[in-house]
Amino acid sequence: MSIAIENFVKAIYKNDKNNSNDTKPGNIAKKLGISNAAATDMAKKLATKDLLHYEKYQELKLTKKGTKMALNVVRKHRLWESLLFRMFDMSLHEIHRESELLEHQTSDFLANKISEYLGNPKFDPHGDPIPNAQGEITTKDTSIALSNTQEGNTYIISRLMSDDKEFFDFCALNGLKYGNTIVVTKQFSKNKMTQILINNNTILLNEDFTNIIYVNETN
Amino acid sequence: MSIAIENFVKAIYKNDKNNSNDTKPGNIAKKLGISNAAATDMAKKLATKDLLHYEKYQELKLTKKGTKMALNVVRKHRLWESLLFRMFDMSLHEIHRESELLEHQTSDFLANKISEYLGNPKFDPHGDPIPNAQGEITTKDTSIALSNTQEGNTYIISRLMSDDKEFFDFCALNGLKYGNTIVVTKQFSKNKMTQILINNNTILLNEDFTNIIYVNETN
DNA sequence: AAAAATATTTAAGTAAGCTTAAATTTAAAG
DNA sequence: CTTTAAATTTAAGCTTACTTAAATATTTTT
Ligand SMILES: [Mn+2]
Ligand SMILES: [Mn+2]
Ligand SMILES: [Mn+2]
Ligand SMILES: [Mn+2]
Repeated sequence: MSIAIENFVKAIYKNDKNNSNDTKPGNIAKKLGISNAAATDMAKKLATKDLLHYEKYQELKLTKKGTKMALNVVRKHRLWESLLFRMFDMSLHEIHRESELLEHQTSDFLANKISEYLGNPKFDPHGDPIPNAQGEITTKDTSIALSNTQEGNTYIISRLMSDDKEFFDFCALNGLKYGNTIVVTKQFSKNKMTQILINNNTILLNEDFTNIIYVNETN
Repeated sequence: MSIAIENFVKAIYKNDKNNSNDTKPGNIAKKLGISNAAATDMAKKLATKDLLHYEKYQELKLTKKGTKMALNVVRKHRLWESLLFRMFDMSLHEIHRESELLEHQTSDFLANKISEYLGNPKFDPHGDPIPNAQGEITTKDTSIALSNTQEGNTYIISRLMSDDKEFFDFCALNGLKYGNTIVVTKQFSKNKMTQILINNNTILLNEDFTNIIYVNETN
């Protein structure tokens, strides 16, 4: 399958997972940087290939086959991120940028070699789960968004769900890193902001950030 | 530039290097598995982009810009081959196959990271030189084809110039490997065959093979 | 040097993956 | 409930990278 198709099914898959906005052509178009018309065309074409279900004006739904393809691409993306992160001195933003391209030129054979070399990791450097060779995600995600945490509790950062360089730069600057510990010192629920303590620094995050930073409670 | 264009200029570059057949659209078409008409079309298009000189019925000649692009792709190809060969248990044929794709999705930034990690190697696992970041090949090639060697002399294998799985399988089976030592026991010049001694085995090679196995004299 | 074979070029056409503009449908506001 | 706004779809058209078939040029053979 082509790069355009792989990116398309992946975008649908990820949009579904985040249940942010509904999975209609317009939203997928926005993510991929193409026109709404192009997204509609593509959706219709992929329906004939049994990769998704398409009904006029309705949400796009991946078929089993489409989901499998998306997970296969996601697996390769996250394996590359893991490899590049371990081997070279590259930032979260950089490994994502390179992996976005490499994911489409990677045989299953090579993906398995990478996985094996890394000890078949279950998570990538962002904390995102890596599907196995069968396209299954076997880990159970117990983490919650920082926006849903309890004042006074202590948490461990489990995922930074973003592709954005500015966000990663901010995280790097403030010690917001996979595995690090934070204390939620205050929830300003009305203004949707969260105050946290990390590395002895107090910082205030708005919901743009607290919705994409995921954490786990400490036992 | 597109994958098609990168593969095209690379094919011209490599055809020139091997000075086997002349660099006309038909021969390039054969290497790329496309029609002659497609190759002519592409050649004309690349001429408008100042990547090569095109004159009807004449040989294709890369411009400086075209050569630079080809060398940039070759660099990425050979760096990937070097990395995959070192890290994973992959054969010469396998690393070539994967690198043929990865070479087109690799930023200069990542290529430099790979190079640095490997200690800026000057040769890939086939013995082919790796252009530097400026697109220059600084090493001088003193090796000669096995077909041009002297009876009775001892040589060290320096290059296996092929992409072919069967050839590599044959090499692996018979110890024909970069850096290994051989003795040329007999040259059958009339029949264009060469008898060599390697690992205490005597084997007879025809010109298909003696033209792509390169060696250096032992001091 | 002419005929035959081969290679190259031109011409016409296709599929993928886009675009913009107009038409249609759905969702939101008043 | 009606009007307005927003999203989706359709229509028409473009570029890239190919194809096959026919025309033309070059090379080889006789
Ligand atoms: Mn990523
Ligand atoms: Mn991608
Ligand atoms: Mn190679
Ligand atoms: Mn290639």
